[in-house]
Amino acid sequence: MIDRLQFLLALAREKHFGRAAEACGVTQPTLSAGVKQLEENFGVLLVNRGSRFQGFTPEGERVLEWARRIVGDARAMHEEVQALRHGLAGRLRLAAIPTALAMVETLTTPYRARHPNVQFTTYSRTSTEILGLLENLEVDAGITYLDNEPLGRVTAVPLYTERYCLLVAADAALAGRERVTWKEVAQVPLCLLTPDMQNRRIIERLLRDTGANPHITLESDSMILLYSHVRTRRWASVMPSRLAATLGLTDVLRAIPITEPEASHTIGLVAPAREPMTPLTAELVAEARRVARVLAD
Amino acid sequence: MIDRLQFLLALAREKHFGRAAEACGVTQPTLSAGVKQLEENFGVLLVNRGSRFQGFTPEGERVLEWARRIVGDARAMHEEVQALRHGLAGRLRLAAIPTALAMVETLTTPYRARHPNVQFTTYSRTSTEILGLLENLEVDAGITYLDNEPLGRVTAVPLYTERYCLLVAADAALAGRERVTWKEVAQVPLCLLTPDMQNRRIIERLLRDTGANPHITLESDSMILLYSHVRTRRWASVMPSRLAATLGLTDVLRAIPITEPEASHTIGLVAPAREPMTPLTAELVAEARRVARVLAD
DNA sequence: ATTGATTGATAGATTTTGTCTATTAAGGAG
DNA sequence: CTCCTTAATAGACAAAATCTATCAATCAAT
Repeated sequence: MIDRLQFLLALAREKHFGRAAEACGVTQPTLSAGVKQLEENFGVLLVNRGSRFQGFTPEGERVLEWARRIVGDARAMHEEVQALRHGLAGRLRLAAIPTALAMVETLTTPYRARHPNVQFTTYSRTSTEILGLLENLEVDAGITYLDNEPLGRVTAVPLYTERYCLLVAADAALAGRERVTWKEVAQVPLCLLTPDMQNRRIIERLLRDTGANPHITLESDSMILLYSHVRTRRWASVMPSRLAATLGLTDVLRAIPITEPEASHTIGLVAPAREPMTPLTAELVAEARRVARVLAD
Repeated sequence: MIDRLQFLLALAREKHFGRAAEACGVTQPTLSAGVKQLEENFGVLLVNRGSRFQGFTPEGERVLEWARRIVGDARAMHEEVQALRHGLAGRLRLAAIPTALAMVETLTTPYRARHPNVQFTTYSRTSTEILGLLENLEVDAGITYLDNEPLGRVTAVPLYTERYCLLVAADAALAGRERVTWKEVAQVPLCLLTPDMQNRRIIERLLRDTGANPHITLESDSMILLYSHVRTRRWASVMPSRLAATLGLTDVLRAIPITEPEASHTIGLVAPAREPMTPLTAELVAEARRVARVLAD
């Protein structure tokens, strides 16, 4: 039964019988049969199909919701029993927005100190992707914006507030300033994330709101690429202050706070709102609350 | 997987491999193998066994807790999909304390008017048994005391307040009185429920608190037996006023409120605290809230 | 101690279920 | 119209679940 429900979850995220089957490690006929068997159990069609996957029926959507819960609980049960046996152990899967990647360490380092047998996998994803991954139990927790898009059924722990600064070489035009305005920043050619990233959209919105037409000379979905460019001192960027400091960019470049308006966004940990949480996730949430106290401005 | 968890639930309530197997409709070796398979999955012994069942290990207790949840969710899922298909249909299993049996009708009658395809099974049980049945998902809801024993993880809806009166024939000694005291009642030979019932314990406590030694001439766990005796007018009893009225006893006998102290206890509907509830149970809770408004003193 | 009854584990046979490969049917795109 | 993608179907095979029968351990009563 539970494996059938997992088939259904895979189908929901892959929207394709073949790929869903592959994701489950079975062949396509097996997955088809599994779904069909669920449908026979319920006496209701769950999936609309022509010659291809066409989404779920209303009943299918409901079953899907239950499947998420039941499969999640089954995993949590397993994890909890293992924790009773060997202490906290296993793999914690995280997803973080690129601008938060550098601060994941502030969670994982103390976590690992407490629980040396826990391993981590961290994905760099957009904020909307993170919510999708959480929804489908593909990650245990995410680090993303808490105050923008609707979060859905999650537990959220605010971690820190993102404020923005302009990063320029010491010999650049604005380098001497104590603070700059978004209008001034809009005149500088910048390295930024790609437009599918919320951070980029936030910054671009702030720039455009001044009436200017910003020059995004270079964009990437990879922070390391932006970092390596900016570090040469030949490129400028706008980054969250904390991120620039963590990366050591403030040693090499001038980091000038941007005002008018003074924009800020809250970044935090989000985990599926399930009661009880898996032991690994519960411990991560606890760690996040501790870290939040340390980071508090 | 889910059927294995059901094996475990059966074992928890039967405390006996053979009977648990029978309850699940499988043979004893099958159930044994199922439990063993769970144990191999988790890599941990779940059940302590010598040559007989000796309870669960700590890990077993945890798995049991999850099993209740997961099995409950699986049933709720099924019920919900069926409700989408055929409207609300199925069987609602209730358990009520004997003194509340006569008022179950005030819930089931309007429920059935709204949802003609729902069937009912009602068990007469003690208040502690009811909590056990709820815990193990053997009933969907119970009707019992809300203000005495700890209820556990349940949703409770108060329905009415139980107040006590003395039922005697019109020619009996106290029959002319507007009210009587517990001390006076303690002198009258009574028909009451058996001592495993909370109602009996409540009444006996009130009688003994006066310093008297009450005469319980006849006791039974069956309300219908008490009813048939009391109706002859040759026996007296103490009952909740509302119950006596519902049974029509107040037409035949004098029902005299008992004071000093004026004792009262709240009776209500209890359902497992799960989110979301099964559609049938959710509707019952809604009905209970409506009925409570009507019954409100 | 010995016996009988109870309880759960084990062995082996049988049936059921699940999964795979290969193929077919149905749409959609060019 | 033809090609390509996608999911369903058929048939073979393997894995599993479950059953019957039996055994071993324990406990109680003699």
